[in-house]
Amino acid sequence: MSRLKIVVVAGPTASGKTSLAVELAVRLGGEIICADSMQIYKTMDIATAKPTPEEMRGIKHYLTDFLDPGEEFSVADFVRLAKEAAGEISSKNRLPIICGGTGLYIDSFINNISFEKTCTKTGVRDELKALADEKGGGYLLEMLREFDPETAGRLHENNLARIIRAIEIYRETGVTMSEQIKNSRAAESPYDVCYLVLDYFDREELYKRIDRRVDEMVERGLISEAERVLKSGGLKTSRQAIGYKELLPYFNGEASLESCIAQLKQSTRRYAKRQITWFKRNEPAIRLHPDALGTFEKLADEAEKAVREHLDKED
RNA sequence: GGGAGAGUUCCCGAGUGGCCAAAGGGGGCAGACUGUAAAUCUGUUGCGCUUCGCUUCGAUGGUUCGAAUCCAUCCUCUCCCA
Repeated sequence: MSRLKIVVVAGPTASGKTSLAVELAVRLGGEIICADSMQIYKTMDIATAKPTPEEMRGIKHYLTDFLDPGEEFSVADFVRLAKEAAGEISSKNRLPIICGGTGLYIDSFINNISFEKTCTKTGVRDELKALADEKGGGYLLEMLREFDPETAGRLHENNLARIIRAIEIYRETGVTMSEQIKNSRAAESPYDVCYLVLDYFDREELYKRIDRRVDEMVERGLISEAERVLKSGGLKTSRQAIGYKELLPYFNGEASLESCIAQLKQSTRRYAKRQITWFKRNEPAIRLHPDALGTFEKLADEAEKAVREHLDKED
């Protein structure tokens, strides 16, 4: 059985993924699946740099702007929904193009990671958190080591979130995290992926783009959007978005707007750095260097060429 | 003009004779990542031939076995009185 050909456009924030993905969709007859943990949320438009109707140029986008900020969302949801979307797109004989910066989502999807046997949202989490506050992360880590030494061995005692999750999985399902990881990879991936990564040679150049983009966000009304979103309350996964929490000191009268905006730029740069690290590990990826290529046309040509070669190749 | 104080590594900032290449934080760099992932966490950050050597704490000179720390002069900055 031949695998479904899909394209991934990944890269750090502000690298130009959106416009490249749209251009490829236009040239190759594709539709776009957003792999972005924050663009999924409604009303969070400016801060997440969600593609505007103009930017979409009539290309259909999936998994963006559909969820209330009060809703939880997870990788598992993403993989399930992205699978559906990819199926729908290919049933129309169009090319699915995954575009986004959430590496975990992208990789889980293209590797067809199965999350079915695991759980979420249990009371165990709060209980373990309380225990950690009392006895420290090292204590929890030792607890974990008793039934899953493999996972305990690769976690640091300070990484409470991960330790708690590992214990939670076992408590709730009787399957250890290391077993679960093996199980999750059991199914073959049905995708034949052309993985494009936008990779700036010049880090400074990317950081400048980030600074510029944050300034543009402010001009477009980031502050009032932030006020609105924060006021709506009940944020879950969405509360982690960069762009609102950094402005809180300003709203609380504890810091100047300028300093908050500077902090926002900082957070965004650090985020970009983490994304760069993530995408580095995808060795089969084709790296495109926007700063070396010079113009968007050249970048798009290069990307199109890579994708066409991939599409022509027999699977 | 008189008085008080401050200058420390990329930045902030601790250090008041040896345990100081110098706490801590920030930033940078590198890394990890399986249901919070725009999150969470780790390592590293003067130079070198790296179990040792060299250069650094505004500048110069001095005291001392030994100075970021003490003294003198100078430079810069802040504050108070004029």
